[in-house]
Amino acid sequence: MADSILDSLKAGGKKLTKPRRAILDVLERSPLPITASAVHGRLRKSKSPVDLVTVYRNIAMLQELGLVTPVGLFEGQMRYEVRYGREHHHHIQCRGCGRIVDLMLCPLKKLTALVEQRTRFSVDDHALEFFGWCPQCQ
Amino acid sequence: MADSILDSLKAGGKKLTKPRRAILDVLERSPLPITASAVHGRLRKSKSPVDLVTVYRNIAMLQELGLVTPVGLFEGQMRYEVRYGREHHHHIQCRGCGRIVDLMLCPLKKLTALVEQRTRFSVDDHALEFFGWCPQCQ
DNA sequence: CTCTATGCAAATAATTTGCAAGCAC
DNA sequence: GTGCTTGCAAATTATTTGCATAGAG
Repeated sequence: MADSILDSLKAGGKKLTKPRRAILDVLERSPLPITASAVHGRLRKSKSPVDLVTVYRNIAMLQELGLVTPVGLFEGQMRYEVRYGREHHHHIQCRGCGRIVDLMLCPLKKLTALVEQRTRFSVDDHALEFFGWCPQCQ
Repeated sequence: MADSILDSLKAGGKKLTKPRRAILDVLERSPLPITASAVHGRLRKSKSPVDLVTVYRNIAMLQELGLVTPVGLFEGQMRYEVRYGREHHHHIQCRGCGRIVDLMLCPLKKLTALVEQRTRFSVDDHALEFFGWCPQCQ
């Protein structure tokens, strides 16, 4: 597991428990945003199952530390994605099969400045998702 | 109520009932994305209250007809916004007070073409929201 | 040892579904 | 009349909270 995480956890007074390690492991291995329930599902079959509540609590904590970002795709449940060691990016989801694909781009650097100027908000994050039909479902 | 809506409803074989009219009215009057529960709340006090279930069912139907768009702001509940007669736009929300402000801009025309080219998806929609701190909460 | 973290049970909250009765067309 | 709609009750699903116990530092 990346040192940066261990440092962030330590800085936040968090302990590195076995369930936590397992949850972080699943999140790190997931190349795409994953739901709490799916994290739980992956661990369910493992040698050290973790309670779903623990998954939720850990994800919340990781969000507070800025290590994980929520990704909303209008599915009725939230997805989460590791932030550390990954480039900022966005997603596109197929309306047919639900497949999610990473989009390694972000067109919003300049726009953010414009938004701040117009609204006087101080912008610290944004969410951008695309929707459509993948080649197979078209 | 706009003719375009009446036409869309008719085209979809939908009837114009009193509860439906009331729900559409609240949605039309709302300048910002509103939750199903809030729509219900507004009607609760009116002379013709409408069941929350009816609100959900109507919003679902209006989404299917493309008359209403969902807006996800990571609040644990969805918001919805009328699409007809309004210009396509996005939103920014304050992390402090939760205030939502319309952003009458969309930088994604060109980007959508690039995304389609890269992913071979056919893109039909996108969601973009900004988050930060409003002048009062900074 | 002390304080955070976990599991289990239970509570909330949002949204959906089933069904009989009501109303638009 | 016929078929879409509604209200009410109940079910689902997602997420949160309380509390006693377990485990990391």
